[in-house]
Amino acid sequence: MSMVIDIVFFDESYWVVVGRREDGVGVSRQQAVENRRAIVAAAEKLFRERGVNAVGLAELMKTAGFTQGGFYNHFKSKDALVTAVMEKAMDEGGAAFVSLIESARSADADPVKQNIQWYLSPEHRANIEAGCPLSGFVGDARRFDDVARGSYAEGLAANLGRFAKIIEETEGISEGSRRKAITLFSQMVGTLLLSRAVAGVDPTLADEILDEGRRHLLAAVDTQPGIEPPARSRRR
Amino acid sequence: MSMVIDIVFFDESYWVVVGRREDGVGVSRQQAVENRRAIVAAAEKLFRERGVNAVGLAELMKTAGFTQGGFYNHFKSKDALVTAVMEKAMDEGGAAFVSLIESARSADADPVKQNIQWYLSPEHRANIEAGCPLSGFVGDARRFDDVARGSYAEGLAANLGRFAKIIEETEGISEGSRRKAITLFSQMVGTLLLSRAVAGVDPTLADEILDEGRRHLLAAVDTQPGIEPPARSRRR
DNA sequence: TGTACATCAGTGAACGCGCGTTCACTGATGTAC
DNA sequence: TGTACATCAGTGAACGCGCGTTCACTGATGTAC
Repeated sequence: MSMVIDIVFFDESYWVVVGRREDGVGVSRQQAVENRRAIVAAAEKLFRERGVNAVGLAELMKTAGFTQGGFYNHFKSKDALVTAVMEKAMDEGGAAFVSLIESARSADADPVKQNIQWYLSPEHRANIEAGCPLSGFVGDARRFDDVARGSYAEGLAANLGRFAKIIEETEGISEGSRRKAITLFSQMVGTLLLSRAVAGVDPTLADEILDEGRRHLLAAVDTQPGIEPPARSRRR
Repeated sequence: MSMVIDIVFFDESYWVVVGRREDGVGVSRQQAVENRRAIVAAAEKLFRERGVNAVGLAELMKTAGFTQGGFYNHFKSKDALVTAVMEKAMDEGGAAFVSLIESARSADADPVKQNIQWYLSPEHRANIEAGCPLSGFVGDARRFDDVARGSYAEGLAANLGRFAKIIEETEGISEGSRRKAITLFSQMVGTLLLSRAVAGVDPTLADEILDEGRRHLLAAVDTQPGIEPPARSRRR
């Protein structure tokens, strides 16, 4: 037999290797798993950009490098794909958060402030395809079916837990860390969403919102009532 | 001729009178304007609940009390309807804000706090059809066409301006009111959206987010750095 | 290790359906005189 | 005020199209012996 290796690029930092038989049939079990991954990856990108309803399965499968009919070898319906996309997005979002925090720590920077800096950067605002799924899907989540909405809620709960733990460790506080995580994260999401909503049509307003939110949040990390000074930061 | 008066109820507090000829033709110019209003009202409700793409024109026209073909007597395309919906939503959202502020003032309450109380109430969270359009459409606005996105951005800019003015008047400050309006409103939107996104599947988490955001924001009105004590509130 | 056969991830055409949009038609409204 | 006619907001059927889903088919992979 002979194989064809396709590298499907979504953009320069986001790609998937798709291997298939030249005649298109009889791929290995392992390759089938990879191909499924490629479909989910393409779907996540398209769903975030344009919304689930605006993306057809024919276009999706073509983007992922396959023909339309193969979809139902991997998913029992489009809803099942939405669920798979949510699960993947939440897993990867969690992993990205952990890795950002770790790299901030090893650079001896304040992880909470680093997180805010990244979250409210123009880069994150522009990169809806691979940015935080909690803000990427927050407007659509309500309209997904129960299973996908469950994944979203679990992802949010997990993220708030992780964020609270980081705040606790960074600032040396034992109380109020969850409350602080909720209020900080809510404002991060609101700022990013409002800025994104007008970025295409009123960039000045979009930047003002993003900059003001970032400034305010970085200050709030230190000054928010009931919060002691950071335990590990340069302020000691 | 004889007229039939239909009262189309969207819910008990939201309805439109639709008058039409019994035989369905030859309505007056004035009635045509009313009928157009009914179509936009039905569209706004359906678009907010389910998203623009998930609502077909046949269903929409039926909901508004008409047959499918009449749509194009009022709008040149579905996109044009989306634009009309955005303009209406932004106008009414602005009017609702002004009236809430005025009634707070005449009750000698702090208008900024009253606004936060209403915005982050379970009632507003549940009432996406007639709630604040800036949070209702924030996730979808990015995907609308240029004109509708322009309406959204104008509505946001106007709202921030109004909010800043109220903050200025209420708290007797001359500087930083716009910055405060932006940061308060961003957190209001973020809190409402996150709470809404999980309300159907994890009500406990949804309530925690809403309650915590409200508590934090009400405190922030008084304590946020650089803000003097209220000029017109009971604290004087 | 070799043979026989079931499995299953592909292909690509086809299905019915609902979409946005167009059309011919209707007849009271609105206007001109 | 009355008559003649153009206007236009309705109706309801039809258009082509793309949707999600199904299907028959293919043949290497994977398994049983």
